[in-house]
Formats: sequence, C-alpha cells, structure tokens
Amino acid sequence: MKGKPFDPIPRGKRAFEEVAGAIKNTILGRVWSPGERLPSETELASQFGVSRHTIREALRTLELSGLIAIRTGVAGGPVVKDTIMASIGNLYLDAFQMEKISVEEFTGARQAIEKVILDDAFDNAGQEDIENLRRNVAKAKALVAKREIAKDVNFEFHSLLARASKNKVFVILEKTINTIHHDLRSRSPVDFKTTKAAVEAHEMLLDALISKERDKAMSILVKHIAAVRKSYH
Amino acid sequence: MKGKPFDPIPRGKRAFEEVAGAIKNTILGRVWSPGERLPSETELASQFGVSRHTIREALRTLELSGLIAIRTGVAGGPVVKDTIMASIGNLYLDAFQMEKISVEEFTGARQAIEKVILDDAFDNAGQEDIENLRRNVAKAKALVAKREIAKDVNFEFHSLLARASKNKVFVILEKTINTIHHDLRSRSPVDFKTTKAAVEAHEMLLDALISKERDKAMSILVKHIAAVRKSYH
DNA sequence: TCACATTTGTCCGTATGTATC
DNA sequence: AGATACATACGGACAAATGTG
Repeated sequence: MKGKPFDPIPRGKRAFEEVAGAIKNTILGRVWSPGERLPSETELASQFGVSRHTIREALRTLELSGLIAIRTGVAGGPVVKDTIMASIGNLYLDAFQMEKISVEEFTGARQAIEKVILDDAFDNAGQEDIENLRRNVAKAKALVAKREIAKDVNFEFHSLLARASKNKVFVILEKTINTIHHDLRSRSPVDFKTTKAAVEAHEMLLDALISKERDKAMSILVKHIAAVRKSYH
Repeated sequence: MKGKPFDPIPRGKRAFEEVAGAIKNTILGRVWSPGERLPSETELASQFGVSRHTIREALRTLELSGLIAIRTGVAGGPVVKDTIMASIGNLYLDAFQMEKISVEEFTGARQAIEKVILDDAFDNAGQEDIENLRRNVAKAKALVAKREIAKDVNFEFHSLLARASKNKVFVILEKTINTIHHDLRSRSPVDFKTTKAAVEAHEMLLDALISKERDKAMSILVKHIAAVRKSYH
C-alpha cells in the first residue's frame, strides 16, 4: 500500500491543471515508476477533493503527454508509462503538416543529424556498444537469409548508434526520427529488397566503425539514408 | 458564416478521439486558420451529436497539442493557434526529467545541431537572410548600448540562422532548443554581461558568415554556446 | 459604472461498456 | 457464466470569467 501522496488542491489555475501537475510531479519524482498503477478516477477525485470530470481532464493531458496509459476493466485504471518520445514524434508530425515540410527536407535533416550522431559514436562508443551493434546486424542478416522483413531490427540499429554516442538527447532525437520515418514508410509497402539493402549498409557501416574509417562510414551513412528516402514514394 | 464541416461521428475508437481527429483534420486542412474561432462547446456537441463532456476532452487534447487555445467569456471559445513547438518543448522537458538528461548533454547536442544549421546556412543563405541577421544584430547592439537585456532579440538570432538554412526541420528544432534553453535560463537571473557577450558573439559570427570564413564561424559558434551553458548555474 | 449575455469551468447523478476474477 | 471494478459517455445545473451595451 502506498498511502495518499495527494493533498486537496488550491484554486489558482484551472483545477485540472493543478491536478495534472501534482500527478506529474509524483511520476517525475519517481513516487510511482513505469508499470505501476495510479489510484482509480473516483479515488483520485476524493483525494484531490474535485469531481471525477476534473480528474478525467487531467488524466487526458497526462495520457497525451505519454506519461500514463489508461485501461478499462476491473484491473484497469491509469498506469504509469514512459512513451513521451512517441508523443513528441506525433507532435512533430502535426508540425510537419502545419509547416508543409517535404520529404526532402526531412531526409536532409536526418542525414545531417545522424552524421553528428555517428561522429560522436566514433569518439564515445564502448566495447559493449559495438557488441550490441554486432548482435543487431547478425539478427538482421538471419532474418534476411529467411527472406523476412527486418524492419524493427533495422530501426534498432540507428537507436543503438544513438546510444553509442553517449548523449541521451541524441537517443531522443533518434526516436523522433524513427517515429516520423515510420509514419512515412507506413504509407508505402515495405519490400524485401529495401530491407536487404539496409542490412547490407548497416553491416558496412559497422565494419567501418570498428576499423575506425570515419570518412568511409560517413559516406556509407549518407548514401544509406538517401536510399531509404527513395523507398517512401 | 462558415457552415458546419462536422458530421456526426461513428463509434469505433473512443468518442473524444474521433472528435479530436475530425477537428484536427479541419485545422491541418486549413478549413480554419490560426486566429479563427471554432464553434463553442455546446455548438460542437450538437454538430457532432455527442455530449459537451466528450467535446471538452477532445478540446483538451488539441489544446495540449498546441493546435488551439481556449479563452473564457463571451467572446471566448476555442481559437486555432500554432504553438506546437512550445508543446514539443514542454514534452522534451518531461523527457529530460524522466531520463535525467544533464545540462552538459543538452549543450553538447545543441553545439552539434547548431553547427549543422550554420553549415547549411553558409550554403543556402540568401541576401534577405543576411539582411535579417544584420538588422537583428543592430537591434541587439542598440539595446546593449542602452544597457538593456536583449534576451528575446538574442533568441531571434538563432531562429534567423535556422531559417537561413532553408530547412524547416531545423527551424522547428531550433524552436525546441530555444524552449529548453529558455526554461533552463529562467531558473537563474539573466545578467547584463551575458547578454552583451552574446551580442558580440553574434556580430562576429555574422561577419564570418558574410566573409565566408566557415571554420572561423564554427569556432565562434561553439565557444558562444559553451559560454551560454555557463550562464545556467 | 453597472447590468447582461455568452462561453468555459466545475460539480453531481446516472447509465453503459469492458476487462478481470 | 456471473459478479466486480473500472473507464466511457450522457444530461442537467450552477459558478466564474469576460466582453458588450
């Protein structure tokens, strides 16, 4: 049992904002961690001293922020999650549509950002990062050998590269890039040839990284992303 | 008068999600543009054939996404806005707290990204961009001469640089960087010396840009951002 | 300045759907 | 299969904010 960390809220801003802020603080402060269940709506309503409707609006904002998920049913209720990156990616999609950003602009930015990430990975990647990348490529090659699509595994390669840069900002940026890439890709079917080419590029990139051939790795990366762009339609 | 672009909604997903999606499409599709007022909650409720409560939850999500703002009072109601960048910035702040991202990591990423932006600005900046940057620096120098804080003007310099890169993705990224920077800065008072140093760095950077001294500009930029980091505390 | 109309903010009560045990 | 504990949605009511005459 976890007690009642919530006090009745004062009325400065809108009530649901106060409630959302209070719950958010308990999540960011690790009072509850991802996976744990928050109290039900009625319970929260009584603890905060507000109506269920107010609680619902607060939970809506937290849900959209990617801090919680809500399940119906008897064992349901608000559960702490950390899908903030996906939420950021969704907002970027909105922004792209509002600003009418082209696939060319996105690809250009992606090339530049991933070059930066790769550059940092050259400086900061440890043995463990190399091993993770090796395993990823091996897994992808195994799938290709069975003529299966290795989409998720290929996404993971770039995430691992970002993690090897040792900068969590790049990890976040890479996740948003993945979200947008995933959205663009979802409009056109993924064919086997594209997957196979990507895996080959990843393998060459990893080899260049291991043998410390920076310029070679950069040129492979740029060509790889340019090839990915062509698969969008 | 603008008619009634909304049809009664079917019940597949949650009702408020359908409503939010429908309204979002009208905004992204420019049926309404920023500044225009959407119908009131009761009006929307009757058009969609749902309760006002459902409409309110839908509007909440759109508000948090930065697509609309809501004002109370007789001339109030939901107004179309485009503050998506601010929303993205806020989510990044959450992510930073969840992942415990350090100021050093943020600064490192900022240096790398702004270097990329500057590099593109060297290739793509037109005469108009140079003029805008010139005017910005002149305005900032005038404020410094009066010993005033030129915070907003200094933010604008980096935005103008992003625009000169001719890639809207960088414009968006720069806005999120500004939001985070603004949050970090808001915790410590802005002193005059920092502002003055920033303006001087901007002027040197612009000179190097005009005289096409790429390496010099890069080194000025990196030092400038490092100096900004020290002003956070 | 003051009353008034409009719109959001909040509350209460009720009914229904849904997932778990 | 049925009871239970949740979220989802509806309707009505009043308070608070805000622009208008």
